[in-house]
Amino acid sequence: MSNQPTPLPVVDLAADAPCCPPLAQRRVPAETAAVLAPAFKALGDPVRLQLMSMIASAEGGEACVCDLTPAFDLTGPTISHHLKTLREAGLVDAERRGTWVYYRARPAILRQLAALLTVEPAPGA
Amino acid sequence: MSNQPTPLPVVDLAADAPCCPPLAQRRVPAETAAVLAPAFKALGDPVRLQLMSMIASAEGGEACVCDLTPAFDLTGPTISHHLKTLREAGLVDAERRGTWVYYRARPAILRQLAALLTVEPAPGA
DNA sequence: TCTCTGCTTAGACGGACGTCAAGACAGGCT
DNA sequence: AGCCTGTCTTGACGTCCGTCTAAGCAGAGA
Repeated sequence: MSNQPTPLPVVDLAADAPCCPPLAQRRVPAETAAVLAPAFKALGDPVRLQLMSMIASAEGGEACVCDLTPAFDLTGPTISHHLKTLREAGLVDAERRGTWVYYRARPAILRQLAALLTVEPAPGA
Repeated sequence: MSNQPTPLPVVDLAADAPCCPPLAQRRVPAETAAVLAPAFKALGDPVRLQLMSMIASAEGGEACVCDLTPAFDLTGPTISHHLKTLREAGLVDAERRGTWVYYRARPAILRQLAALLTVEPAPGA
């Protein structure tokens, strides 16, 4: 398990989906929904949303688990579980360097999700 | 219960949150995460994601339940349940006109979610 | 090699979720 | 009024989710 650079069979969302048009422009097909819904689901937890933000906004683009864990009133395994969820959703990437494990965001899928939610600039107000 | 124009005590997300900066720019505070995570969670189901898209992309900005239900291999109550979830997440608004019930999207919160997921245009490729 | 620290995995438990069948309510038509 | 159509609510059931404790694995240092 340790001889591969990417230890998990993470779904490669960013490369698979055809970089969908806005949700409000044309109806999202079932296949696209099935692929992207898990990403939204992964962001649908307050802890994971904060984790995602901490990772994406970290200096150097990566955050150490040792910095993430003490920011919550949760046990280490619970944080690890949430990080695994983000990993399996294709939102983050993990890399072990020496003692510590670093997580970094995948901007491509974030862009994809943002594009999907894009709507016309102003309603009228 | 039937003497009010808005039958449900829907959370007014769009008006409450301070229209947050991008997730990758500064760390999302716990309160913001607690408010916005349910919206992502509501979109974290393939059926609801398609429903949201069908409503948001409908002509006139609104869609009838009678048009939404036959698009899925699910029973009416199940679709109704999903629509209720979207309603309670503040993503859509419902209005009864005669026999049919029409749903319309709330662009404000969609914009808010899209803004939160916004990242720098291109990484380098 | 031994031990210590950091992170993940395994197993368990309570609660929430997705689905359905059956019943209730609202509005239109005869 | 009475019926019919369309939608929502209720109650139930099986599954998944979030959390914990306990145990396992990987690296670093003595």
